[in-house]
Amino acid sequence: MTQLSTQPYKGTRDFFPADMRFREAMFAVMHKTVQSYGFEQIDAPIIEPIDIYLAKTSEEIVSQQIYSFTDRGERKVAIRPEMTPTVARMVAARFQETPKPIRWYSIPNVWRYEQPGKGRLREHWQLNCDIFGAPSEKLADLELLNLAIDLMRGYGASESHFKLYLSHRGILNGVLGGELKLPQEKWPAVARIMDKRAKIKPEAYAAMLAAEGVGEDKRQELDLFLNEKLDYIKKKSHLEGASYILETMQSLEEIGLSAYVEYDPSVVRGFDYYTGLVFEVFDAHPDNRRSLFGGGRYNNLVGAFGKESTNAVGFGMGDVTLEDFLRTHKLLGDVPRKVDLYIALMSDDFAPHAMNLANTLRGRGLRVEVSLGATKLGKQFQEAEKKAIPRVLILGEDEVKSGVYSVKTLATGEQVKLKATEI
RNA sequence: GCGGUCGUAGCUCAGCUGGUAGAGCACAGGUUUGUGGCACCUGGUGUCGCGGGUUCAAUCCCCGUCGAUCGCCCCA
Repeated sequence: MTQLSTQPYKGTRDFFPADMRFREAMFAVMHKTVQSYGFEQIDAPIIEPIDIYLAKTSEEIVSQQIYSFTDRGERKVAIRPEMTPTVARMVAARFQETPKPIRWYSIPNVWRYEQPGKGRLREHWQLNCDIFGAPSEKLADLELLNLAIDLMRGYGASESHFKLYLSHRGILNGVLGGELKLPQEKWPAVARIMDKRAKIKPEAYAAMLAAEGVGEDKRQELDLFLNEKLDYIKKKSHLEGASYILETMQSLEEIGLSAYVEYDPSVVRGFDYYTGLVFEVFDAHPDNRRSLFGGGRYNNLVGAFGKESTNAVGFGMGDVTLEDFLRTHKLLGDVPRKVDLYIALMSDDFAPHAMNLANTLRGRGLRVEVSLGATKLGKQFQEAEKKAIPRVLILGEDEVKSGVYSVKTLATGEQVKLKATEI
């Protein structure tokens, strides 16, 4: 039999204690921030019937990037590539009995079969925050944008670290379909080219557009749309979403968030189910201008589950890109172990006494590690040192008899005698 | 999916134009028996990613494959 590999499956990660501490520290900010807005946590199975992705997730994801199989009962199932359809399913299931608006979040692991690269793995964890059934869609959008920015601030990031770019699906659709009079089947290709505009040469840009039926005059209109940004939609107030963006930008300024936000006409996002607001948060670092996470409004998804239709808006924030961001900007580094006291044993015979003492201290909230073998004292000190445990209690004959313990603080070398209640 | 780079002890790597391998760190033990961080001593493993080929001989050359990484495509 050949040696089994210790490597995790391609594009996935093992989480050793140090990795786990980092991940939990990231998640802790998520839980804290999101709960401070009244969001409630949910979870769901990692496997879903594949149908729930067929209708609304993008064609690309379903046909090429989904892990799917047929189970023993001939059911076609998929490992979730994203959480949104699941959340929509759960909302639809309990819609009537749940007080509106619904604010739910989750931190699921999601899977995509794709080429692993920087910031992209096959399995990652993704904070999902969604609001359903708000009386005012605009207010729900505002709160979600506020939350997205607050999350970043929760990690200590400021406007110099990231920027949130927002747009509205209706504007792009209106420009492509109305102003440029392009047939709808050309929209995705043109949107892709727009996305590349900054990276490619102007001639190449023009040539690619021409290939999609966007000639000289139409290209100039498109450039106006992309370059003039807010001024453009001020002129074209008839476009769906134009006044929405202007008003939202105004509100964001009143909330004091305008430093973090910009209107960017080229924000599109890949999912087919978006119907209104779309946004993406980018790393502001010059050599790392990558999308960190994003979201948008998807009003038609819940209705696909047959119950009542409801408005919905949400975003997903992945742990891989977030970790890159936090480490690049040194906003969150390695997280130390958190044990308060190490009890060293002079003899294994004192172990019951040690465990008893440890239980008492744990009852007071201390984290205590008891030595699991009376090796040389020096060894036990080294163990505590390596595990970054700040204090060591020495348990020998004298201590057991007197109930007064020698406790040494490793950082200072200071050693004092304490009763159990004083530790 | 395409191209570049890489894959040697637990980790980071060295190995000069092919002659079956080393360093640092880490780890374990010790420098005599109730005290760590320093220093010194001692110790071990590597099918040199995997499979095949060329060669008297391959870690080093060739092909394939798996994985990592960077760029592109795609995507978010």
